[in-house]
Amino acid sequence: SIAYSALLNGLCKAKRLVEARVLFEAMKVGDCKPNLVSYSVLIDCVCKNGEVGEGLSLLEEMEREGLCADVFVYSSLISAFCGKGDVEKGRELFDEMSRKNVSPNVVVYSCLMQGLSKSGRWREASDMVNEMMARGIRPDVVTYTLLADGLCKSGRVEEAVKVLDLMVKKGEEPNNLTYNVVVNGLCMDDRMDDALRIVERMVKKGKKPDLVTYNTLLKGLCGAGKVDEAVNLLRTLLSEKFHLKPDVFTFNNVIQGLCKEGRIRDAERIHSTMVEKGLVGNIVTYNFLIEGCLNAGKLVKALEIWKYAVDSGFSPN
RNA sequence: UCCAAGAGAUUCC
Repeated sequence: SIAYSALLNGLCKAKRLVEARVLFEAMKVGDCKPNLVSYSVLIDCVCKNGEVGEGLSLLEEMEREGLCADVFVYSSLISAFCGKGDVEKGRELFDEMSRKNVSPNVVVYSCLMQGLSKSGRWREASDMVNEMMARGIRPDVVTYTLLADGLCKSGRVEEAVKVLDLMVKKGEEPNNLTYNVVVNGLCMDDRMDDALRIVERMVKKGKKPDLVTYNTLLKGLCGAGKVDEAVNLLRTLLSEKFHLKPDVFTFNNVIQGLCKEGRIRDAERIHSTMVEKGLVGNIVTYNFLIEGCLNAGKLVKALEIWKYAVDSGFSPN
């Protein structure tokens, strides 16, 4: 059953859900019955595939089979419900799990916090941190990153910046994701200078800005009307000796910035560079370009791009 | 007894 579960996990992580289900059914009729981990893997998989209802059915099924769901199973389900904005169902599962004497851990709290933050309920999310500490569960770097992100996205960037100090005081070092969250918050708040100061701070702490950091800064620069600076930064990222490879987000951010200013020719040039680099763009790329053309009154060009996108295999959304 | 499988966070319309 352990080997089967490992294989099941591989299939699930590779998004080969059909084969995963076949394997799971084979386990049921064979000698190696699905165990707790098998159910955990499959539940997580169907949930990530958007089928949370089936996740719940599998939970019932495993209980009928005499298996007790553990904190892994519950965190997959809670994460799925919270992820789609249904915090109430997440809490219900949290209570159900408590009734069954399964103790929550830091991951379960993270899932709930994310759900609360997504619904703009940052105050409840930050209460969660206190609640978990009161229960002897130590917040980790993910907890603080979620807290900072929730605060940023509720327009409380200043408090998010303070989380960086708070967590250090509590013995947790911010990592790249934590810094990126705060940099993004500051960029969205049009505070590029402060965002750059956070980047400096992360470098001082020995963390290397990664592609997400740069993508975030590019978006921030464009949003602050510094599109040319964004283009220059993109050039740096594209240089041979630079250690990171720009991705579709990188290009899209700059393309969006140029399109917003009506600089369609420049946006197209950037798009060409992207294609030369072997990146095909995605539906968002083409939406930016088409929207830019339309706003600039370039209907023919917009249709050309539409056709190009469709011919490249994209379905207009 | 030991060893092996599973869950949470950041950037684009």
